[in-house]
Amino acid sequence: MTAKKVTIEDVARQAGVGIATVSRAINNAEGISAKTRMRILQTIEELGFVPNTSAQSLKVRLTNQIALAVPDIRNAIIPDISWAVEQAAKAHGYRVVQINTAGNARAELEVVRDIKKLHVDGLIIMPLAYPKALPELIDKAGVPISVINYGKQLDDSLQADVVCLSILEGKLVMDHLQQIGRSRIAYAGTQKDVIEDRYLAYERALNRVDASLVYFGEDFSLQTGIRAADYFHGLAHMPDAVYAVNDMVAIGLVNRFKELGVRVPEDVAVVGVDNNQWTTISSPQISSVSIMGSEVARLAAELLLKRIREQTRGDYEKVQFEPRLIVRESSVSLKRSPMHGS
Amino acid sequence: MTAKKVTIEDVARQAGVGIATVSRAINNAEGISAKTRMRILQTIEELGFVPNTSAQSLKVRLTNQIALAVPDIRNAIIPDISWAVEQAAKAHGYRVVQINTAGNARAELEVVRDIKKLHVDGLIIMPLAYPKALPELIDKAGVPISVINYGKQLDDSLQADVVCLSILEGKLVMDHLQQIGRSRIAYAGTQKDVIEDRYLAYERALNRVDASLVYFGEDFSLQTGIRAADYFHGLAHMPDAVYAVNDMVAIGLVNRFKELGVRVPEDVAVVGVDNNQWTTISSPQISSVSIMGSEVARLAAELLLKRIREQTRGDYEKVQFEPRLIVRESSVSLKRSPMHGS
DNA sequence: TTTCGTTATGTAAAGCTTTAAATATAAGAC
DNA sequence: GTCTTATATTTAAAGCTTTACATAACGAAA
Repeated sequence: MTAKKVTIEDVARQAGVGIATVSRAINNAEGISAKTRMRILQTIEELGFVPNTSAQSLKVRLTNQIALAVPDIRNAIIPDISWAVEQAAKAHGYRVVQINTAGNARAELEVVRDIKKLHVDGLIIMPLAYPKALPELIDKAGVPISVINYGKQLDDSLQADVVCLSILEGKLVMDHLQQIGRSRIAYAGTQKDVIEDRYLAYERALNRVDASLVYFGEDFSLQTGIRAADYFHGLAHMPDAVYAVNDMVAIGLVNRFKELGVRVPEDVAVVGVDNNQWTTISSPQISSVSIMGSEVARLAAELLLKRIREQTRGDYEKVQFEPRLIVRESSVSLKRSPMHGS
Repeated sequence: MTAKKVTIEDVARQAGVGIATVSRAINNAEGISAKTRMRILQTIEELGFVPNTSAQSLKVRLTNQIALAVPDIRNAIIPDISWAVEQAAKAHGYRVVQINTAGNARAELEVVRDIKKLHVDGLIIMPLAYPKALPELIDKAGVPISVINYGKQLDDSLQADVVCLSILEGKLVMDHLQQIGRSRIAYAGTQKDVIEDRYLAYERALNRVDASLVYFGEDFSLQTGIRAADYFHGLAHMPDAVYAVNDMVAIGLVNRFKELGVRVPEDVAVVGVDNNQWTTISSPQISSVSIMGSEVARLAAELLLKRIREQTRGDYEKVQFEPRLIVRESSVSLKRSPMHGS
């Protein structure tokens, strides 16, 4: 009933050939006649033989698998990333196994340190915590690594190909909000150092940051957006725009504002980042910055697969994509006549 | 700079001991003095030795990893499942690698057939397509398997532990809709056989199915909901309630209805299934059935880990949880005074 | 000092495959 | 029928670890 552990030797004996011949049959190698191959495949079928992968990759160093380590699978942009990587890998005959680091420093280190245990030929990692020791571990990981960089200025010496999920999204948002005449612009995000660049762009765009207009929540979730809305609503002098660290937070904000009777975009404009599918479902629809998740992920995968194929090291690529702002209902200009007036 | 492939033998030579001793040091085995262990660990550090997992698991059959195969990672319930499995696994010192089958029959077969290549001790699979050959492959997979069953009546003879993502959710929805006085109840889903049970419950609850009130889309996405809303809106005689195969579709429906000027729940009640996080964000908030994804996933993981630990086969568990209907704004009774009247 | 019982360490086999090198077989030329 | 050459097949080594078994070291008891 079960594969009781039938080895290549059993197959060879049964089929009356040598083990090398069986191996050739398995691997579609040449130097074997069509009819013996047939016979062997038949025997394999009968005996229910399945080659032991551990033994195989003990000799052949490749596994035809790559790993993808993502921060928090509950963040709505991850699916796009993972999907794109999967497609690219499949096109090269590769399988993808996904690991969840939960944006946790320890987990990020662990996946790189233990990458060999995963039985993969390479790793695409999208770090969030960026623990100090990461570059060093990447350096001695032993397999090629691609980094999908999410809002952090990285040291150029990193021994990995790096593709950035756009580095300029913050500037785009701030420029836009100022252009449509908003002057009290708030920021809603997680701790300032988690997606550092997005917050730094906020600081840079302003002469002086009003600390009361900055809200740091615990994560990237709807909840954070909801709490931020409560917080801003409680202020003596409300902001007239909010730059949200991502769409999840933006959606939480907008929905809570609605409940509180704050009109979006008339009273407050809201802009998110990531341009996930929910931005168009929310009402009002939410302006956002497309960070080209799919393209970035695909490129990261291609670069990795290329390194695996060519077994090269050094001379690492550092790529970044041009982000695109997509203006929707949640951030209309103040000068236009508002559509949603009561 | 790189791990050039330093083996246990190099370490042994360098430390002036036998390879068995090094092995003992690595695995915290007993029968080694504290000081030699220290010395060896030091040498390992110096040389940057990392044990070859292929060679290891060629001897020891276990890898301390399990695989989780999920249908479409873009479906909003998957994250909960995956999260719960991860937690359970971690508690037992196991790592989880996730595979995306995209609900594709071929991929579902492949992951079971090739499970050995994944270098894992067991598999949790959540099939959608349920291809015919699946039970047979599960039977001879060679590692224990847990099935998370999503809306399909399964053959009891399946050689795997099965935990059902509630089997009665459809009945709950239909009972509820009829109870609040809806008589023209529509169904919006994917093809009837994909999440078979949910549709069958619809049929069972009605004397006669009006074919014009059934909409089958392509997937479980928002898009399907949007198209369904367009379809129903175009009917000469609109339904007064829609039972959506899941929350994604329900949310798509509600939002499109709003755009079309159809009032929810006054004109049409909408109920989804899965109870994902977006149901409470949508406005109106959406009634849904909690299918206990986390609990189900955790149990599936526990059962799998138990089998791995005890190396048992046969006598498989078939468990199902009690679903819970959660009534929100989208399906208020017709008799109550509507809150949202214009 | 000898002997015994423990504990620490080393040796060698086993685990299963791939592959280089050696050998056998078949086909073709003369 | 013999020789050459190309093709098919087999043998044996290598890949790296764990572990059963054998051996060595050590301290304690006699």
